[in-house]
Order: sequence, then structure tokens, then C-alpha cells
Amino acid sequence: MPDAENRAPTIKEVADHAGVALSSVSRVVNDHPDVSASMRRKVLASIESVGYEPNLLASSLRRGSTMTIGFLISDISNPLFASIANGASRVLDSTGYAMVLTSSGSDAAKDEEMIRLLRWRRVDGLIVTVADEERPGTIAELGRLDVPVVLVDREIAGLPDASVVRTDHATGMRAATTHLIREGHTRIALITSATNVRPTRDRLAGFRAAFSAAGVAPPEDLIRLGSFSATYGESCTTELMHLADRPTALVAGGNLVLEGVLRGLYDLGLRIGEDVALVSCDDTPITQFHSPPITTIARDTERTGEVAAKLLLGLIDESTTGPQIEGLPTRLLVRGSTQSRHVPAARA
Amino acid sequence: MPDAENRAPTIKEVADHAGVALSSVSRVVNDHPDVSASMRRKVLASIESVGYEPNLLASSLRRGSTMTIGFLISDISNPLFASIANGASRVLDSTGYAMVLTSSGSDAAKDEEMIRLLRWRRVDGLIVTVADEERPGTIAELGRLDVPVVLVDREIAGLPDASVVRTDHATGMRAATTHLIREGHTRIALITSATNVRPTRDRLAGFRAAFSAAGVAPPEDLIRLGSFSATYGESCTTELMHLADRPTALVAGGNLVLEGVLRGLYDLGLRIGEDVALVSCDDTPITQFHSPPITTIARDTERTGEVAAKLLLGLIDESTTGPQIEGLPTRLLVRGSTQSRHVPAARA
DNA sequence: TTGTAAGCGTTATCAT
DNA sequence: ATGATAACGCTTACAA
Repeated sequence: MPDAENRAPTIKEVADHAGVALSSVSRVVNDHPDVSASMRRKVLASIESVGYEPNLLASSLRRGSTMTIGFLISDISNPLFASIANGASRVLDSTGYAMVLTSSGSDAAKDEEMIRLLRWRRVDGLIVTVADEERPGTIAELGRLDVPVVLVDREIAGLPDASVVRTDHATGMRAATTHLIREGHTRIALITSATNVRPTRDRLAGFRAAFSAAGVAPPEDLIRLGSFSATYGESCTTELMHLADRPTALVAGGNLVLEGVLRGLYDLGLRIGEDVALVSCDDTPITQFHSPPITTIARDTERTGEVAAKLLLGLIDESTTGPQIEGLPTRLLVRGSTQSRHVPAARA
Repeated sequence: MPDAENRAPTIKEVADHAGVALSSVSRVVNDHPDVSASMRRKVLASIESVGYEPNLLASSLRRGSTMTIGFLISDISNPLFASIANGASRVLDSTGYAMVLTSSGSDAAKDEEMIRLLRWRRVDGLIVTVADEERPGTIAELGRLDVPVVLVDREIAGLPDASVVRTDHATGMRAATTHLIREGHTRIALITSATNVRPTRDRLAGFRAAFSAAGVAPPEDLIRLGSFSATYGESCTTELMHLADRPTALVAGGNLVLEGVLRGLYDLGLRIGEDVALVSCDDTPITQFHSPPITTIARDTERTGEVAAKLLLGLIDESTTGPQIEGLPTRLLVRGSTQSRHVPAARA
């Protein structure tokens, strides 16, 4: 029975109880090949009766590996990120790794701090989605790392050794924009974050590419590059829809932005799919169950996490040679929010 | 500069470089009161120039505290849980604690395994939402713990020392059911998980209490106690709405269940708020942006996480005496999904 | 196959 | 105020 006394029993107690050496206990616990059946039985019995449990802290210190990976994300409460974490978590703990999850709350200064702390905790690897790819402090902290790093949907020039999971946001955004143009729109607004993260640069490129391909100048006056938040989505929507030459279609560059856009549109009494077309990124319950359903640029976030974890494990056990880049697709789901029968005439 | 050579510098390297003893370096690092200004300066300079970084592993082993807490949750990808984790994470890392997040994927067997692993990792405390309160293995693993535990929305009789965050699901459900009864419904269906977790028992009690108070027998034939999943929500909805004496109102006992219910209703071509009234638990974007918006039993999940973390910290630093129970309210948000002008007549 | 002993990088106790 | 030194619990050469 597990004693309720002083402190947790160690291999020493087990060794004493079994009348063998410390090292023998250790060998049994780590099932080393060179242990006799009788030794194994004796030790196992003693482990049981003294109620021994391994101290992973001590073994990590000695072995030089913590079997822990750090996961740095800007916002766990965002279902998209949660889903990435979930995907990663599943493959990690199937291989015995634990995940230390830290969230910067989209605060770039906190990114640095968290990375440093994870390094001090001696994690065996890191999966990160930093809030700002260009922040020198963050890059420096990542550079000090001597364990593998996987960047999720981020791109950092000063970090040549990191593997990357790169979602192809450009293609999805280009398809969506092309779709809107074909539906007769040219006054298309894009509301998304600043360009200090790859997805935004990617989407912006896709957005403009669609216009170029159609031989139309992109409506630069309708592009809003601020943040991924709902409040930003709402205020931009309000502002845009009060423009004299207001947009006939809106593209929300993220699930939180979408919530703000919807709020803004509702407040103005504008009907989606009738008064204004709407496209969003990431297929969430809202986009599916809204009426009309919202046309969406979808991707597989769960898989994103899985791939990130697998890349990291490959780097850790050195089964992969150098840094890898893994691409993941986006696809356009056309739904009612962009299929109004009559495109509203742009006001003069 | 941080050397790119063999292995990370330790306090020994710092001590050698500064020409002082190991213990002096340690004292500076932990800013012990008894260090002269000159010593501090010397050591700090050496730390800088050899590029020393503390090894939290070693210090944890020695100190007997890891400054890490374990967080066990059934499903990170569920935004509700993610939000709880986020709340906890915020208060924890403001006090220097890191969070090891593990998800059982609603698999009760995995709960046990994860708890054991967290114990082996010597976490300083645990916040858990187990998948099954009654599973003996889980209770046993929790019992072996000699660090504090906080249960979130769970109740385990065999664990008298644990603090508990208990959301008052009963009151919210009772209010919702009463509201439906007042709207003229009696054929009200409830779709939720099995009763092996507290929220479900709580909601069930509230549901029945509303009927008792109204002097009506609760429709026991319309209660479905299976799981919190979307697929369960969908299959129950389909089954229920094919009943001869089918329900005129549906209560979804969770955000995932709601998604299934919506799918089921859409497939049958039933209009929410017209053909059938609908109530859900937890105020998510879907419930807000659905048309009509869905009447919801809301709670503050972010706060749930915060409170859990605070309770745990109180237990860890022994600022609180014994196990605490912290109650959190639910409130009913009445919206369009339960306000149809005409209540459909129950078919004979 | 088993035992002995030297670390892993800290912190804390004890002298000085 | 500072310096030796013994833990913390484990793994791993190396010896037997």
C-alpha cells in the first residue's frame, strides 16, 4: 500500500526492500535487457509493496531530456488555436511527450518571456505561433534555443533551422475573391490583422492576385489591416459601410473578425447575402449555421497541430535531416452569403 | 555572448569566471538578502558574459517544487473548455506557474493514465475535469496524489480534500424550463450526457424541479442521457421528432449537442422558434448569431478557470485552510428561439 | 547479470 | 558576507 507517511519512496527504498542495488531497480524500471527474470520479479514486488513511483524530474535531469514540449500560442480561447493544440496534443502524448501550453494573449512582449521560461524549463522542443514575426526580442529568444522549433503559420527569416507548417491561405483567398468578382463585385473590402504575421500577408497577396488576374485594380481603399479581434471587425465594418462608395462585399480575415463584422452589419440593419456579400476565413459553427450560411475559406486546423507535432518529433529524434516545410491546403466553400440573386448597385 | 559550444553553462562556469563559490552565484540568482553589492555586480557580469541560464529542472529537484500545475480536461478543442483553460492559464502564469495541459479526449481510461503521469512529473497541483466521476481507477489515482486538487464542475465523494468550482447549472435549467412551460410547452425534450458528471445531474434536477413547481409531471419519455457529442445530439433529435407525440421544445445540454440538434432539425426541415422551440446551454457565437437567436443558459467559463486556479494557489501556499467550494451562477438569456407567437399544438 | 560510484545542476546547511 | 559540502532521485559507465 502507498504509505501516507513522510515522503515519497525512491528507488533506494525499493532497493533496500528487495535487498538489491539501486542500479538494478533502475534497470528494471527502464526495462534494460540485462535483467534476470528473478531479479525483475523481486524488484517489481518491492516496487508494489513500498508504493514506489518514479520521479520524472530526477530522471530528466540525469538523462538530459524532459519528454516535454512547449506550445506557445497567442490565444487558447480561440477555438481555432485550441483545435491546433488538440491535434498536436494527440500525437505528442501518444509518444509519451507532455505539452506545456502557454498563451501570450496576443501580447508580443509576453511571447519573449514565455519562450525564455520554456527554455529554462528545458523543454525538448517548441511549437510556436508568435504574435509578431518581426519583433527582434522574440527572434533573439528563439535563436538562443538549442532544441528544435516548429513554426505554425509563421515565417521568421532569422530562424533558418526551424521547421514550418504553412497553410496556403493565399490560394483560398484568391479563390474567394475571384468568386466575388465573378458574382459582379468590385468594391470588396478586406478586414484582417496587420501584416506582421504570414497568414495576413498571404491572404493579402491572394486578394490582390485575384484582382490582377481579372484585370481590375484592387480596391486598396477598402483594405483594413489592424488586428484579428472582434472589436476591430466591428469598427471597420461600421466605418466601411458608412463610406460614400461603400463596399458591396466584405471579407473577414478570421473567426473573431467575423463576429465583429456580423455585429456591425446587424446594427446597421444590413442583410447578409442581400445588401452585402460576406466571406470569412475558417469554417466554424457560425459560418455553417448562420442564415444564410457564410461562404468560407476552410482549412484543417486539427491536422495543422498534428503535422506540427510530427515535424517536431522528427527533428527531435533526428529522423529528419534538416528543417522541413509542410504545406497545408485551404479550400473555398461557397454558400448563401455570396449568392444573392441581385448584386446591389454601388452608390455614386 | 551565449556560446555555441558544447553544453549550456551552469553556475559552476559562472562561479569560475567570477572567481567566487557556487553558493554565492546561487544566492545572487535567487536574490538572497546576504549578498554584498560588489558580489552581486561581479556575479551578474559573469552571468552575462558566460551566457548562463538557470536550469529549472535542477532547481525543482532540489527545492521539491516544480512551479507547474497539471490541467486535465476532457476536450481542449471544445471552446468552452479552452476558455476555462485560458482563464486558469492567465492567473497561473501571472504567479510564475506553468501549466501542463493534457486532454483525455473524453476517454475515462485516459484520465487515469494522465493523472498518474502528472503525478510522476511532480506537478505542484492539479485542476481536473474528469470524464467520469464514478470510475474507481480515476478516483484511486487522484487519491494517491499528495498535492492539492481542484475539481471543475465535478463532484467526487471519495476525494474530501479537493476544492471544487461548482457552476449552478440547476438554477439556469430550472429557469429555462419554467420559461418554456410558461410559453405553453409541456412536451419538452432534454438531450444531454450520462449522469456520471455533475452538470448533467444538476441540469436534470433543475429540469424536473421546474415541472414539479408548475404542478406538471416531467416528460420522462423525452429525456435522453447519452453524451455531450454532436452526433448524439443529432441522432436524438431525429429520433425524438419522429415520435408520434413529439416534443414541441428541445433543450440541448451542451454546445456540441446543440450543433447536432441544429443539424437534425435542419435535415427535417423544421423551423426553430416556429415549428419547435429550442434552448441551449452556454452562450457561444452560434446561439448569438443564429436566426432566430437561441435562448441560452449562460455562464462565465473564463471566470471558472480563474476561480479554479485561485483556489488551487490558495491550497498550495496554504493561505486557505481546508477544501473550498466556490459556486458560480448561470443565467437565462431569453431569445427568439423560444418566443414563437404560436405554440404548435401537440399532435395526438 | 549485478553492484559500485560518479555525475546531472541546483539549493541549503554549516562553518568561517 | 562568503565558501565548502551534502543532499535532491535518478542513470550509466565501469568493475566484478
